[in-house]
Amino acid sequence: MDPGERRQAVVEAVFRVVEREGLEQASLRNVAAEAGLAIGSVRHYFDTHAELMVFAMTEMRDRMVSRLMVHVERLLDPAAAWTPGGRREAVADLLAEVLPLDEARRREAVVWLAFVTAARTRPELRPQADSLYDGLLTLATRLLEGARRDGRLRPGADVALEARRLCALLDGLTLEAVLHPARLDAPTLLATLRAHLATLTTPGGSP
Amino acid sequence: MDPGERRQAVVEAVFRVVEREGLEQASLRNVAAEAGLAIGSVRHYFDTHAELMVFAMTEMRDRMVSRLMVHVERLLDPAAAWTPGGRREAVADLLAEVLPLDEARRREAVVWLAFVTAARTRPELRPQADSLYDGLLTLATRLLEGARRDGRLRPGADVALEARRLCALLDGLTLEAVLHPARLDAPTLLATLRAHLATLTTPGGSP
DNA sequence: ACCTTTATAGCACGGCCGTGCTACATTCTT
DNA sequence: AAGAATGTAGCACGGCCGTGCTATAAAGGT
Repeated sequence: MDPGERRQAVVEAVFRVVEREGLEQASLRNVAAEAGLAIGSVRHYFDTHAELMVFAMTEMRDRMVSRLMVHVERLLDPAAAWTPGGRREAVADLLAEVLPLDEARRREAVVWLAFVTAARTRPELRPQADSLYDGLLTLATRLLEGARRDGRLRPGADVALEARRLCALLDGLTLEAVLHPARLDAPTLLATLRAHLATLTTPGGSP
Repeated sequence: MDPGERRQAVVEAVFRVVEREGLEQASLRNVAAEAGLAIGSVRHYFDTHAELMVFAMTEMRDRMVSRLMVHVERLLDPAAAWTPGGRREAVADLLAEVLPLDEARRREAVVWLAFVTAARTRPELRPQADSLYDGLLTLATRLLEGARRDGRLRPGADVALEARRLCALLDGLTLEAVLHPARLDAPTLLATLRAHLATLTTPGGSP
């Protein structure tokens, strides 16, 4: 098996353990068992436990980023002829991609929350945690700047402040959906995001 | 020393360890050392480690609730003659109490985040976690209903949806302030909350 | 005075942890 | 075919963990 694939398989095992039992249970032993490998085999690909955790968190971040990039590139495509309403929809779809709207994204959000909270007391994870927050903040800022350029942004809005407010809403919704899935289902999440975006933009229809 | 005080002192030690090194380091040994006690002494007051954690989380919740209750009772005081603008301010102050605006509240928020995320995989902590979320949600709902009664709420607003949106913003701001204190200082937190409240209410001045 | 209850302290066991190290098998290179 | 490199597996050590249990001291009630 390709070394890269093995590492991916181990990381998948990490994600499953974290989702099922929490990050503190993601020991080398538990991860190896979950991956169907011996503990020594895992250590052949990752020298230390910390290295495995950093790699897993980086992988989680990369997957989130690349998922968002698909939407971003669609928005930046110069060949696409966007109507104002279409752009509005595309931005909403992009931001909805951050929310745990299906089981796959919910699992990713669980892992995200576990790692970023762990990063508070684990220096080796801090760079990834900061990168995740900074990435979301600059994405929100860019989107709002674009909206302002196109006249879709509500006049008088402070872009920097609104970007932070949007990030807080997304992070808060994700946190609550992860911790209280029975109280925040997918339609509710989406409706909340759309209501927020409606207050940010000029009153404009969908067309 | 009074048994109640001893338990409080141990809980304080738990909070300090959690803040400094994370919940996973809050072992009986570490907590006892932090409290200046022998491990057996701690166990005299708390039979098991799980019992100590549940008690500490309950204590954290009770403190948050009682801090908010001061503001709530002030709002409900029938003897107080409220101007619309005064109510607006009082509600903003109440909600600001949730945010980690000073060192004391930041420490409490760190502990909050540690416990509610841990509750996802620890059944014995779930009741407290759910109670915290439900409490905040019903508080937000009541406040918005009150605002609607007084005509301070923006017409056409969906109270249930706006309550959820407000909770998400508060939780998101708290999460981000805990994880990225350098990027979200107290004035920024306050400005974000006030901007959100401004979009929720009718355009009304401070008087 | 005595005795029961409460408080404080610590030992010892089994269990899980990360990791240094070695052993064996497989694959690749030459 | 021989040897090097790589993958897989597991043992063993020291460390921290929760907890059952015992020992000693202090307090309180009678």
